[in-house]
Amino acid sequence: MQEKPEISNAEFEVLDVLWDDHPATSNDVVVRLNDKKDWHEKTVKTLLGRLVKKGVLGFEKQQRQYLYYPLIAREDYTKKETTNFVSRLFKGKIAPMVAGFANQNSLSKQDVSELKALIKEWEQKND
Amino acid sequence: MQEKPEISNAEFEVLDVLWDDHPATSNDVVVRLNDKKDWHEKTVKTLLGRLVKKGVLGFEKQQRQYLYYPLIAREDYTKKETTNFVSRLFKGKIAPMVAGFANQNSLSKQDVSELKALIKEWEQKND
DNA sequence: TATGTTTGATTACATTTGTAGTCGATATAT
DNA sequence: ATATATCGACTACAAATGTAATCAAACATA
Repeated sequence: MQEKPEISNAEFEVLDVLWDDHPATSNDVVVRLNDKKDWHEKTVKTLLGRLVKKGVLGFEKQQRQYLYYPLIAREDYTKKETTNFVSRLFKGKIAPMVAGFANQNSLSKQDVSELKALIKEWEQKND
Repeated sequence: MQEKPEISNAEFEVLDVLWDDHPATSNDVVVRLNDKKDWHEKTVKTLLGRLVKKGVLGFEKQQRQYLYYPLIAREDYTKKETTNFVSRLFKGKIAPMVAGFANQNSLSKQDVSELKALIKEWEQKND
């Protein structure tokens, strides 16, 4: 039905805490967001509602409250967004993006070994 | 002055062609965008104006027309956006983002060799 | 039971964004 | 010189977004 569930920045934050742990009541979400964001409870409720309307969240009633949960997987979302991002900003080429990142942030030894592992895996698959 | 020049998607397209080649008149931009986008000339002009107001573009008058040019470098912008993106979607870890990308798109042999080159460079610098 | 509390639903409202249209001044063509 | 095309400035306007407040129903409390 919904083609592209456009998720706004604020909505994303809400979705993010639900990805971390769900189902959760709106209040759970409010509480967990308090760490990161300084949002009014009403604001969070609004965002939850919008995400439901967009088909991004589902819920079940538990007595009078709702238990919310994501309808889309974090991995699916991040993969799609990443493809999009790389295509828009880097003409679809991943290496320049990594280069820019590495040049702006410091790569940890672990980052590098993870990247090497990825490459090794790729090479085993394609040769 | 302007803290974070929030650049919208549509605005980005305009900025993008100016990064490719500048300075350029509004009409140059309109023409070059015709390939990609199906935007009315007036729309493009509006976007140019908004980018100027946001401090993202500058211009010089050439007789009656303006010659626009970017005030921020593509590299600076993409680096910042990338850091942001990776931090939001991947808790700041680059490897998972590359993994997701690789898993969604096909990495070319060249992508891989570029990544390897990056890593080699990193290793030479940090050991 | 009367009252305050909590929940989701609905409404609010300024700002940003997408997507142009109008206007006044200038440049160009006849 | 006059009509017209063009340019940037300003205006328009609906949808999305950020950020809540209000309202009605259900609960909990005194």
